[in-house]
Amino acid sequence: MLDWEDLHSFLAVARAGTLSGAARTLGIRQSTMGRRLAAFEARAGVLLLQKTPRGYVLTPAGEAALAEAETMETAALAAERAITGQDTRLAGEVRLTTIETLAAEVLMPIIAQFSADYPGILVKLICSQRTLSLAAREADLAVRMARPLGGDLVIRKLGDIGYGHYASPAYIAQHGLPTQGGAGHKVILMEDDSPNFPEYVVMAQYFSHAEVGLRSDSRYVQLKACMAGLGVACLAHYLAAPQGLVRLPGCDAKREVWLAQHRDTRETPRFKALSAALVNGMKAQSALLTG
Amino acid sequence: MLDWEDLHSFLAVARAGTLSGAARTLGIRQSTMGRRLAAFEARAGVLLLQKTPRGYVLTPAGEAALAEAETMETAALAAERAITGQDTRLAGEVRLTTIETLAAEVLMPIIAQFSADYPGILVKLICSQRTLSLAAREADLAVRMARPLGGDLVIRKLGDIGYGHYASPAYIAQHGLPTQGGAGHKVILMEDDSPNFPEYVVMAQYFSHAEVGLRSDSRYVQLKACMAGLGVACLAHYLAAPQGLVRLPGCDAKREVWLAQHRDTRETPRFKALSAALVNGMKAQSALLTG
DNA sequence: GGCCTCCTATGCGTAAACGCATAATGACTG
DNA sequence: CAGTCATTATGCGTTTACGCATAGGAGGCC
Repeated sequence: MLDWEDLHSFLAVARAGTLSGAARTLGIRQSTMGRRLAAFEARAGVLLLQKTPRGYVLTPAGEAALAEAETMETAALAAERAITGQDTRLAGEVRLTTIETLAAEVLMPIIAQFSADYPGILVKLICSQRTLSLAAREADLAVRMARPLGGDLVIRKLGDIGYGHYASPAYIAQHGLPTQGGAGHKVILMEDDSPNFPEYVVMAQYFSHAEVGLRSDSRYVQLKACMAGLGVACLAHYLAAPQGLVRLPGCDAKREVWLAQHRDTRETPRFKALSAALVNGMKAQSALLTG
Repeated sequence: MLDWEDLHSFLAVARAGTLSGAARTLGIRQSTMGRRLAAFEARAGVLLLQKTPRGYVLTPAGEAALAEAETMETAALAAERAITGQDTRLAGEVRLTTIETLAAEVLMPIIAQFSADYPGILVKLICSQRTLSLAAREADLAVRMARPLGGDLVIRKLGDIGYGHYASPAYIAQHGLPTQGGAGHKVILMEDDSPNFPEYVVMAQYFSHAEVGLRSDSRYVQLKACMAGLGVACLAHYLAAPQGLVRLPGCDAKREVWLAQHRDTRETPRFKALSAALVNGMKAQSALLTG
């Protein structure tokens, strides 16, 4: 019988294409990954992954094995969820993922109170650009800025986030209030125009003739830039309002905030506890959030 | 992500019910198995297997995990077969399973020639009372005394084995030739009457009034007992005839001999080679085998 | 009750596997 | 073409996990 963990390593390399990348996903070193793969192929007697200038590529034998390894992975993840779902302790770790500003400005006070109420539960707050997978157990709970779609998720709406066009008092004093078209104004945008977040769609329409003052994917950079007078930014009310920025006309965009978790872990007490705290905490702040 | 090999260990313990038994199936020590299970449960945070006086029993959490672990096992075995099926070398190991006497008397000369023809291939001849599973890769090829049933097997008929009632010349001189009913005679049987092999069904009918001289599950013990004059044995012609035993009336039972292998490995060259050698070798001996 | 067998737990020494550091290689960029 | 960044390969020291041996139960059987 083959070593199952070797199959796991093989899958990781087949996916990543490099030993280093595969090692990262499994939390081991590249040297270890290389040795495991070598040992696995030696025992299998067949070359499963061909080394090319571009990395490792599956051989026909590898293709055959890959499909089965993926089936194993699906089952392994299901097992992990099943085990977690049966963990009845009000203790342990809960991994919550969301975007940075929401985490820092809105969720932090909720989590602070929660941690005091449940000293046995350690909250890990993961801020990721990428949407982490609940099915793959990259996180236990996710606060998302849109209604989550798909499979085996349990979702609850947490509220609405209102957005507005903001600028600093100094900027307004210099440029005046913008009007439709935004001629003569500067806007602060994301690095790419591609992400069609509703608030940016609105902004692009209103400021169709404005210049670009700064581009950054970081909302905090956008906020500070706006405060520094670099231009008009499209910001969530919860982020802009406390900073004394001036709200401008032309935007009443809203986005829904949803809480998601995997169906398999919906009964897990420590997840339920945090989930409830988030629902209540968000409800209490709804005035700030909608603006 | 959990260690897949830990899931493997968990599955083995859940199946075997004991650490020792599980360790045997995985080819490791009991102490290692105990430590792995402890580490796995510590990481999982839940008790998966409850220790009882009768061994380890699944907790509800364990039940949930077991189903997924079994899915993993199925995939792991399929992967192993897929890999083996892609092994194009005419070298390596071939594990052939069958019953002891057939292996020793009939297959041995065939395999001896085969090993000379293919020095790179090592044949492992596994004689097991139990029918080993080809799907679980307990063996690569199986020579079976009945038409194999089920799933993903590729089968070929190798021939027929004839059986007869045999006794030693000395025994005949003392007891005379038996007649229908077998009154006044002694028979040599298997330890249990349960296995309803066709040749024993015939014998039980013919010798309905005979006494039992000896019981043994070993065909060689039966043969030697018969030669020693302990009674009439039901033996394959290939086993009894070369020993100068006297064939008695009342039995012309036959059993079919089949070669089986798993569909996934049917193209593997070294298996094909041995398979062909067995087919030819058995054909050449068909006169001896049918009697 | 004593004996036997099979189990689990644990201490100890070793060998295998790992992480780290470094060197070598190759691809992309300005 | 140099410089940077990523990769893989390899040597070394250490930790970890393992096998072995043994002790301590827990049935089963005469």
